[in-house]
Amino acid sequence: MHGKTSWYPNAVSTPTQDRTRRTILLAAVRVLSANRSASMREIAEAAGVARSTVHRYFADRTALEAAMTEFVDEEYVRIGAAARPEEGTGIDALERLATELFDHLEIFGWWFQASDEDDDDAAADEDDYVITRVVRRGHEDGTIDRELPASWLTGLVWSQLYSANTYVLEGSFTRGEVRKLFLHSLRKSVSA
Amino acid sequence: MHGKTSWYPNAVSTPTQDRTRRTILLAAVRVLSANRSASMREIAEAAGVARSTVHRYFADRTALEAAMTEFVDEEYVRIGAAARPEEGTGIDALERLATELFDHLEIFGWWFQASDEDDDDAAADEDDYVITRVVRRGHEDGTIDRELPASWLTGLVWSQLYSANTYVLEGSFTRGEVRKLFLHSLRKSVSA
DNA sequence: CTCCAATAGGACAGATGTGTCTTAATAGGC
DNA sequence: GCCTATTAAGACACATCTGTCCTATTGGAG
Repeated sequence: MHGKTSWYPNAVSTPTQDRTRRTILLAAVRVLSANRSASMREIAEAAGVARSTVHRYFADRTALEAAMTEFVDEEYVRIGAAARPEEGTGIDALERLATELFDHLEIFGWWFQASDEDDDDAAADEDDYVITRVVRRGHEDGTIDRELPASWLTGLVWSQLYSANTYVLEGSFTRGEVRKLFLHSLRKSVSA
Repeated sequence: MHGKTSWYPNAVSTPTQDRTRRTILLAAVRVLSANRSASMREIAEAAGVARSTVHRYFADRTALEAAMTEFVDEEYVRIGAAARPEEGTGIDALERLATELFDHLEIFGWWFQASDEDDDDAAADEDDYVITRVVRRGHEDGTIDRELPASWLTGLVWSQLYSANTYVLEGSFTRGEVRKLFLHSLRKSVSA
């Protein structure tokens, strides 16, 4: 009832706490990406931590899931920025961004499972500005199909990422081969 | 313990039983498509039926989910056949098929939730022959991009269907508008 | 080495879901 | 209109998950 992680108002978290917290979050992303309704016990085991420890860092399941969403959101923005979205033509930037997202897909499995009714903060129906901005730029410089709205293309990129992810997991092709297929398909569907 | 639905070996199901069974299956598809871990009570309520009745038709949750998968499989084959997949060029047939699937998306929401480890019968990693056959024909007649394997394109079609579905639910565009966007994007990404 | 922060491990009560069963009511076919 | 098939309603035991709490143990920083 006191706050989020620590027991004093505005307390500073120790390096040990940070490390444990991050370990739990990563395990939670891993486990819940595969099975939306995995139990807290399973998450704790995956993190190599006692169940009571998980509950000490995250009061209840809702808090854990909110923290996960926040965590993945931050990673997303970070990865998006690393793709230099303002550089080159719109479609080139989008391809660079898509490549970067593809190479970090483990992180985003959680979004594919999250049902959009979880977040207490109103980030649920939030627009995807990372992709949207690049697409708009492509619309303006004429490298991205103007008949396809930015919001539609956002969904298209994510759905093809999802498809690529499951295709990798299926195992018939290497990650590199799938990336090539993915980028090939994506470029064709979005280019003007 | 006696069989699937009836209490005597090879017993014939009455019209009443058929109707009730179908009602439950449809409700289950509807409810579980939205929430993979909905309770049996919720399913029964959605079907307008007592929980005990559900359990009489489907011994346990596993049996119900297996029956759902079988049901959706059959619908899929039926819808696929209705699209006349052997008519015209490969890409035209694929577009016709995609249109037909788009117009019956409520049925397939269950597949988007099913985790692939459910089916006792080995239909889990089964190939999608309905789409695959059309794609192969398109590969041969040169109307579908030969650089993209049939199995990849199968996943691509389904992921774009999923995307289109959520886009419709989002509500910014009408079903007809989304269908147009969907077909436009799909044709571009798969055509040679 | 010492001391305090952090964890493991487990007990506990409450809630919820599941599958089985029984009984009374209802509906449909003949 | 009767008789049987089918259902509704709910009790029941069992299992699982959850959140809280407590105690002994570990580990790390100074």
